[in-house]
Amino acid sequence: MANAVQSYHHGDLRSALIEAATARLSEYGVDSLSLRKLAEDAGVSRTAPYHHFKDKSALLSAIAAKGFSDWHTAAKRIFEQEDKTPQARFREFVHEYIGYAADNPEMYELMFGRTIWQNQAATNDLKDVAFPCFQFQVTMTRYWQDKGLLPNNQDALRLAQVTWGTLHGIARLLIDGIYADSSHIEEMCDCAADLFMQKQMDA
Amino acid sequence: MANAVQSYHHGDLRSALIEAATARLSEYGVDSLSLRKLAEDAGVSRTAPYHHFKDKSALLSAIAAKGFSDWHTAAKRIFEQEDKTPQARFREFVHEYIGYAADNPEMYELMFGRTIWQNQAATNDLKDVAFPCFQFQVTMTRYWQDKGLLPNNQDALRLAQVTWGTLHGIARLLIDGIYADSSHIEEMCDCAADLFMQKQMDA
DNA sequence: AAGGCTATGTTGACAGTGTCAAGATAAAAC
DNA sequence: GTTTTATCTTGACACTGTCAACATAGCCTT
Repeated sequence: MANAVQSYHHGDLRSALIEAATARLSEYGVDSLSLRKLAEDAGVSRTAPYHHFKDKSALLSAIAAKGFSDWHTAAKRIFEQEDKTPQARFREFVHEYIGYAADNPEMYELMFGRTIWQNQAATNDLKDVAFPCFQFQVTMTRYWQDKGLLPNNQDALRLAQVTWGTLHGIARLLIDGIYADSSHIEEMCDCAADLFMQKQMDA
Repeated sequence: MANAVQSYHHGDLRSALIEAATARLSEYGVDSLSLRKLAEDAGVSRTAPYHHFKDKSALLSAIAAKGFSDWHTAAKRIFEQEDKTPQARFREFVHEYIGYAADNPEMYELMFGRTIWQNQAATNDLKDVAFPCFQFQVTMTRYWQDKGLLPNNQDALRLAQVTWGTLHGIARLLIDGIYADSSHIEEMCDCAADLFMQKQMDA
């Protein structure tokens, strides 16, 4: 980036675009993300990006794909800590999920927002990374059901949809500025975790 | 609308804009909502709307305000059915909430999405209608706690945030196209309701 | 009733946006 | 060394929100 020599061919424009876009995304949000600005930042003309991405949506998908990959790794790390009880890991997962969203609001918005998913705009590349990530949520749910943490009388898929829905909903209400006061995030996480595990803890 | 005579002054442009925008919103989504098109539809020049709304965001806020007002009314109607048990009303509320979102996805997106709430873009008029609507969620939660439907060992505000978060999250995952298969909505609603009431039902 | 104020409407203009088409250049393949 | 292919360029189009300056018409006051 620093020693970029001005030549006709950029060399690795694709990576440069993704990198610049990711940086700009975190700082200014997805709305202020324009292909033209990105191209200019990369020292390239307006339409150059079109040789690497079908359209703007494809660029966004590529960024989101990286996000899913990272999150999947993080989730697995939490889930597979063998030195902690399943209960502790569950609680930690809830906190980490909301924490990730709160710390990377624009990335979260991109990954789980309509921009990408609506109108079948999602790339196949994106789906290949995102679906296993969604699937992992079901896997974890089934495990927690087996361990007696979550109710066993519910279909795992259904239950996963609801628990994930809860985390997603809280995350979005925080990110989108409806829960303006973000000072009670931890309490909300604990409340959610308690709610899911209530019967099991009392029994 | 039909007998609109072409005169210099429209007569009731404000209402006409809101009406046209609401219709266009439901059909084509918030993204394809442009002030210029709306103005054209109303038979008026591009900048005429600016005499009735500070900017585009203000128009959207006005539309959302109507949505909140309507939803608040609907919620109260469900909550105050005295011929049904609190439990039945709770379950019905869950279904109605998700149902409203699924039936009016673009309106829901507008009401509870970042477009309006981020960056303090929300009008005071909007807040005046929306906040009581949010508050009502807490009121209901407290009532259901009193009736022993929801756990009593949780702070009402916190619990309201989590239960609403769940509904919101499911709604958004459906609307945004992540839960692509919307054929199991009712089951998801029941699963969520069961989850919240699990201890109380067993006890 | 005459004049002025104000609400509301108009055109013109500017700075943006995504994206297509057609041509230029360099690197890679034959 | 020539041809193909990947990459990058400029030009253009149709949009967008919004500001400034001007025009019209209805209302309010005198």
